[in-house]
Amino acid sequence: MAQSSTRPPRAPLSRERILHAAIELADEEGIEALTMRRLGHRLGVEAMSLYNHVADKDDILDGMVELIATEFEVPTGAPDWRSAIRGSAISVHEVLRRHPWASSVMESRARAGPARLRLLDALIGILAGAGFPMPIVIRTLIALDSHTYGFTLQEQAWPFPSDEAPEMVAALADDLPDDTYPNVASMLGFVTTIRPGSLVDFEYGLDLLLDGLERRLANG
Amino acid sequence: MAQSSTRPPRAPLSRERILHAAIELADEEGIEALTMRRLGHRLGVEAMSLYNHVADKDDILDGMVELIATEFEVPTGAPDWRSAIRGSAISVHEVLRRHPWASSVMESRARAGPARLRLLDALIGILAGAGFPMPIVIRTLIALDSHTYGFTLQEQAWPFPSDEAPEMVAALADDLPDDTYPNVASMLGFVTTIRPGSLVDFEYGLDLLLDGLERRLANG
DNA sequence: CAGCGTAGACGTACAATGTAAGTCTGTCAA
DNA sequence: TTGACAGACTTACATTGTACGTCTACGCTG
Repeated sequence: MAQSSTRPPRAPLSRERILHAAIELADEEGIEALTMRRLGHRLGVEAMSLYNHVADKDDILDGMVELIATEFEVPTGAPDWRSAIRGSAISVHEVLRRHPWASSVMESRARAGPARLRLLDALIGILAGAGFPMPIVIRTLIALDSHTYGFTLQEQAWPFPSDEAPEMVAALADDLPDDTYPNVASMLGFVTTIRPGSLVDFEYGLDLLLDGLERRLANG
Repeated sequence: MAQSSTRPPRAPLSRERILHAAIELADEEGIEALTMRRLGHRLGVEAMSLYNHVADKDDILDGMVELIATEFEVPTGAPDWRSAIRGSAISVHEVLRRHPWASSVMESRARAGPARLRLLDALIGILAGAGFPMPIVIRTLIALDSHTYGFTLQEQAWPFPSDEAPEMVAALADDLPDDTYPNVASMLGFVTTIRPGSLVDFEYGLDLLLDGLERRLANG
């Protein structure tokens, strides 16, 4: 009975809480900061206690990806296939931007959970309904995903972290042996003259793809 | 003098040899097998000896990427901008396929070495010469890279390692709660009927992008 | 020729990681 | 009251990158 007063309130650990904490941790400090010990610490618990609720670290990563995937917007009631696809891709890109670790982790994890399947199912339905034959539907979805994930990964590896571009571009330009790469040099020169970030434009490539698709649909 | 006979032929280590061995190792056993100890072992040397020739493991990864990048084909003398860009993208994709670790490593390393700069310089020249204004040139190159790297990454994370697709697709289909994702189910059903791998088609998305580009150039 | 500086190898050691295996403890049913 | 069990903790180990110190043979200098 003496001990009952010293008992700290037992933490009600659970898979859900672990996954949410893991996402928070990865969002705030990067995916490389997500270690079992730090994750446990954040939950007021030792690392090994986590294993009572998740199988291993891979299981945590899978769970995180699945949770993130529920943020993807599944297109419903868009006026036409093009705006449905377009909106969906933009939504995925925005989610991936909110969770910078997500694109690379998702890319390395082949098996899709319910959330991704739901989106995939909707997209197949939209494209098939628009008249695309199944082989084209598949290739198209692969191409769209390539652009979405590839773009986001590039965006994150970008040397300039969003706003402070001018100085960094100038630094890059200084490093460059000018005469050897004249076109790169003039490109960097151009970049310094414009608003930072305005060139990193997800929708540009997306619209190129959609234009190409539209043309193929028109030509049968 | 008794010792001189026991002296083993001293290994002539060098940065070059280390990088080539690292690429071999990563090609054969995957990037996660590339550890300093294993790399040293392959060269008949202790791990720490490598540090006499490279700064650290990151330096090795940078060097590997740069070496791989020399395999990229720089377009010269193509009849028109479209085939030049197309050939270049295809060449990059093929190199990345030969070195499965390369796409993810390259993606995580922002600073480009001479080999990548040379290619970039040529591509800028080609697009600018074709009449694209600089902002479009930049966005276009980003979109092309997104497709190239994004596609290759997906291709590698693919559940079916190239040829033995049918069984794996069937297994996937069995796992699937059929009525919940009818479109995914019918897509999988379709996939089993065709030659494996024929849907994983880098050039499909590439041509979509190029079609879109061509149209933009025509419409000013 | 003697000696000695240095390049480049080796060996040891440490901190951080994931996780296997065992232990302790509070709660609830019988 | 007891005793089973869920779920926490503790300990321990292999693997990683790499800091730091040592050893040895080669080539230059006196």
